[in-house]
Amino acid sequence: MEQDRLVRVPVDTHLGPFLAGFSATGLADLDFPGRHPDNFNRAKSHPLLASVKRCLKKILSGRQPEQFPEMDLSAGTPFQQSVWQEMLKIPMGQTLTYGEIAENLNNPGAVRAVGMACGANPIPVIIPCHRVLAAGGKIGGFSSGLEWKYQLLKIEGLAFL
DNA sequence: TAACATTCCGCGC
DNA sequence: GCGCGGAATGTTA
Repeated sequence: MEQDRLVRVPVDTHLGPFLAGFSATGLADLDFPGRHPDNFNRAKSHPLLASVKRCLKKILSGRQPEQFPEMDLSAGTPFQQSVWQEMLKIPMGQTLTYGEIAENLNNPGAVRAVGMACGANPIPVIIPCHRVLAAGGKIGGFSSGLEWKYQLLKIEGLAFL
């Protein structure tokens, strides 16, 4: 497995332990509580851990983080990276549709592809893929489990149904 | 080439 | 209005 190069460190939150994966460059991966891989390179700490933890806790308590930890997005294709950058611009409590993201990228036809890029996002929560909804106020999908998407939106003060 | 976390349009209820 | 089916669409492995 190629993600053996990642150093994994648990990040405790009031929602349970997330698992951060660091490459040499920065934060490269984040897993929800209960969805951790079986085998991984566990470490007890990391230089970027404090930064990640601070950022994560801000978001999980419904507040906009003042800055993001260093991230390693090199795992994604150029298109995916531009989609992720676009999502990072979405402020706390605000949402876009897959279509709007595609338009922001001057690629209005790539709606479907934007959906794929969201699913390929290695760092959920910090890269707010949960703030991307389908057209017509529909919820869309979420690869780590739709419950998380609802949960995160609720934390940000957005009610559904 | 076959997926897809989409969207739009046209039905039938 | 809502739901379902089908088609068009860009990117990816």
